[in-house]
Amino acid sequence: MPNSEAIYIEKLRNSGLRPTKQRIRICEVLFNREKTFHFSINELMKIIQTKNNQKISLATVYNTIHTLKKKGHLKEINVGNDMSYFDTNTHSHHHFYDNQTKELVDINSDEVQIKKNPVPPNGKKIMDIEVTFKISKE
Amino acid sequence: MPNSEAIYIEKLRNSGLRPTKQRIRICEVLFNREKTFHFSINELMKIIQTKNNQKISLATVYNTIHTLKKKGHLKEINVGNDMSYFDTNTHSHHHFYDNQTKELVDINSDEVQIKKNPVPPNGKKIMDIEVTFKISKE
DNA sequence: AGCTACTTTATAATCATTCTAAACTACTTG
DNA sequence: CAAGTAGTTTAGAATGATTATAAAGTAGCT
Repeated sequence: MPNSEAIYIEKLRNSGLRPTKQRIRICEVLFNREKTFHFSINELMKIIQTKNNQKISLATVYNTIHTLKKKGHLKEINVGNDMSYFDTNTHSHHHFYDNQTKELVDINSDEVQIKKNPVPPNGKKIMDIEVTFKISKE
Repeated sequence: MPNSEAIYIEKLRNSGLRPTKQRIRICEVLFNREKTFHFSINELMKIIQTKNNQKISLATVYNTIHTLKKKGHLKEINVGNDMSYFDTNTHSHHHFYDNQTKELVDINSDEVQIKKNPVPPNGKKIMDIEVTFKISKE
């Protein structure tokens, strides 16, 4: 196994979270992967239920994902306004979003370059730039 | 009056929509303005109710806004995932979004320039580019 | 071993949005 | 103009994602 429980326990501890069974299990689903992972809570629930380990309640999944997001281990992506998507890739990067298939694809940050940034309103600072390329069948 | 009912009636007719009292009233709220207008359905409802004309039902407002969007008279903006925002500016342009105040501000399209576009996945075409600059207090 | 604060859980509650089916109305045709 | 029909509006119910609640469970400390 490339990533053992120990790593997630550390990760959780570093964020001031108790490494409970449930959190460790969720971390495994999220982070024990080759590629970065995009998901909705609903999709994540299904995966967790399939990996027939013990059931984790919906509320716990919501809590854990939001906590991980707050601690900077996940990024929330705003796309359709029906539900939230999350991304294990927390580095600055952008997305293709296919409105038909509702699929989200990462774009390497070096594939997009913004030449000119707007000046933010008075007293405000730009915290993040999110570019979404809406795509559809040719 | 800079924009009379007649204009909205034409606008609706051109989109194949019957110019009903309700639709005309909604068009007045949306388009009879100096600046472009950003709104959530909730905010729009409040404005309509305040302009004490006869009440328009929530379902009608949803229907009308979605129809206007489908016909290209409004743009939907994806920002927080809690609710939809719409914009009467349908030209290509971008936004500041203040996560604290939940305010949305237009950015003139000439204030942002994207130097390098990513190559879309096979068989797909880029239909739209949406850039959101998340801002907060300095 | 026992305490305390943090977690999990099932369930109920909330909130935006969509659906439904009945009443209504714009427009066409005779 | 009368009447039909297809498009609209409406109130209220239904849905679905998310959040709140409050009781039971657990981690980590002493």
